[in-house]
Amino acid sequence: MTNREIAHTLDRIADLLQIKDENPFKIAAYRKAADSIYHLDEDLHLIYQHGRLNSLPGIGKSIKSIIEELLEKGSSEYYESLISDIPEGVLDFLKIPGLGHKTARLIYEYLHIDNLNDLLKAAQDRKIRTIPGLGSKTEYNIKKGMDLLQQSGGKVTLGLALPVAEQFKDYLKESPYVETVSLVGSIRRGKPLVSDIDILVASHDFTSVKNLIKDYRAVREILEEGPDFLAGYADWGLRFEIILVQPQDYYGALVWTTGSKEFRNRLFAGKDPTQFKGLNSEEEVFQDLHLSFIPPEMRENKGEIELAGQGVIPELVDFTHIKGDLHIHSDWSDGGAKIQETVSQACSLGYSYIAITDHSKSLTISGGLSEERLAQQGRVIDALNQELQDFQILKGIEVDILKDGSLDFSDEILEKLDVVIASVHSNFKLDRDRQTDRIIQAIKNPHVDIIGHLSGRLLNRRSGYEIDLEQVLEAASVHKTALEINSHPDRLDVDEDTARQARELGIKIAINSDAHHREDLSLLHYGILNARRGWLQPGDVLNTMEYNSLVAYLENKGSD
DNA sequence: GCCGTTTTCGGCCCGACTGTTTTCAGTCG
Repeated sequence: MTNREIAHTLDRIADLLQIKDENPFKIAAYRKAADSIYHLDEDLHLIYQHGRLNSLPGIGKSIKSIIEELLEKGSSEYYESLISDIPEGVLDFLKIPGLGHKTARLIYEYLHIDNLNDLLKAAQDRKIRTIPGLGSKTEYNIKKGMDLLQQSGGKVTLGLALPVAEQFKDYLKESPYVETVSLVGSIRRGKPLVSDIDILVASHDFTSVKNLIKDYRAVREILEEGPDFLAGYADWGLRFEIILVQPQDYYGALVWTTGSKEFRNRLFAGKDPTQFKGLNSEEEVFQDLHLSFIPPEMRENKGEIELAGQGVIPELVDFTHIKGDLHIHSDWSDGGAKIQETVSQACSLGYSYIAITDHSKSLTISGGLSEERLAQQGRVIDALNQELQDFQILKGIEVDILKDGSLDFSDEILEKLDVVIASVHSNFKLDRDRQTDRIIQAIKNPHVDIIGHLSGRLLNRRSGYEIDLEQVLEAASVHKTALEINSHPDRLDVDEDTARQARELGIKIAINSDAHHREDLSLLHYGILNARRGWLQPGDVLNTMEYNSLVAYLENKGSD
C-alpha cells in the first residue's frame, strides 16, 4: 500500500468511529495520524523497515500496529471489524455537503440504506423526513448534493490522478520494450477534473508492453484489450487506457491523443494522424499543419488554433518564471511547518522569497493569530531575515473577510504588513448581492493585495458561493487588487475561465500554494497548469516579479 | 488514541450557522 492509501484507510477508520459516535479525541487521533502520513515525503515501507514508525508524530502503539498490518497484508483486522458494523457504502453519504456522520448513521439505522442510489431514492420518495430529527430541508439537501456528485460524472481531481499516472508512466519508461511514453488526454492538458488516465506508448513489441501493464502492481483489473490498446482500473478505482503505436507514428499520435475532441477534429480536419510519420517532435507535426506549436494546456479549441495560424501563440507562464510563493501557513496557525523549514524548502525550489500568511483571529479552529501573536511573529521574521542571504520572508496574513465585508484586523495592523490576502471562510450561503458586496468591500480596502480562493469551490465537494463575477472583476480591476490562483488541487480557484477574464481586464494573478506543510509548496505546479489553461503569461503573474519589484508594486498598491 | 522536563493520567476541544425544534444537536471551517 502507498502512503496515500494508508492515510486514506486511517481517515476512513476515523469516519467509521465518528459514525459510531466514539470518543472524539480518539477520532482526532486517527485523523492526525492520517494527516501526518499523507504529508510524509518518504515511503512508509522504508520508514517501517528502518523501525522508525514510532518517530512519526501522532503515531503511537495502536495506530503503528494497524499501519504495520496494512503494509504487510494490505488489510487491517480493525478496519474489517468496523465495516462489518457499518457498511462502507454509508461512508459515501459523507460526500454530500451538509450531511455528516450523525445523519449518516441515523439514515442507515432507520432505513437500512447503505448506498448512494438508494439514498437518493429515499429522498425522492420522501422517506428521509420520516426519520425523527430530519426534515424536508435534509431531503432537499440530499437531492441537491447528489446532483453535484452526478455532475462530476465520476471524475476525479487531478491531484488524485496525476501522481498515479506519473508513477504508471515511470514504470513503463523503465522497460526496454518501451521507446517513448507520455501522459496524454485531459491529464496532460492539466484539467482540474479528469475521467481517466491516458498514456501513449511507442514500442515495436506491443505484446510485451501489454504483459508489462498486466503485471504492474497498481493495475487492479483489465477491462478491455485490443490490438493496440489496453484499458482497465488502477489504484483508487482510476480508469486507465494505454494506447500503443509504432515509434515512427509517435508524435502524430501524441498530438492526436492530447487535444480535446473539438481541438483534434479541427486540427486534423479529416487527416489521419498516421500520415505524420518519422517526425522528431510535436513541433514538427504543427509545422506540417502550418501552425506554430500549441502548448498542451491550450489544446481545447478556444481560439488557440487561429492564433497558431497567425504564429502568435502567447508565451505561457511556467514554473521557471516563479520567484516566490505568497500564501503559506506556518505552525503559528494551522500549518505543520516551522517558518525556517518552509524557507529551506522554498530555497530548494529556487525561490527568492516567500510570504508567511497565517490565519487571522476569527478562524479560531485554525489557530488564527491575535494582534499580539502577529506582532510577535513579525519580530521572529525580522530576526530570520537578518540571518538569511539572498532570500526574503515577507510578513503577511490571510485575513478573514467577515460577514459584513469588514476585515478581521484593523487597517493600522494591515498597513504594517507586506502582503495581505483577504479570504472568505464563513457564511458561504449569503445571497448573491450580499456575498458580492462583501467581497468587493475587501477588494476596495487599499491594504488588501490579493483575494484568496475567490469562489470558495472545493472540487467534487462544494460549489462556489454565489457571487456576481462581473462586478467583482470590475472592482478588482479598478482597485488593482490581485486575485489568487489557489494551487491546491481541490480548489484551483480562481478557475481557468476567470483567470483568462482577469487577464483581459489587466488584473494581476498570484499563483499561490496555500501550503500548510513543507512539501505542499510543490502544489504550485497544479496552479501553474491552471494558469496556463487560462492563457496567463509571466507578466500577468504577481509572483514572477523579482523581490524588489514586487515590494515596490505592493507598496504602490497600498498608497492608492 | 496520543502525548508528556510541572504529568504515565488527564488533557486534548472552538464558535457560528443551520435545521428541526421550542432549547438544542449536527455540521463545518
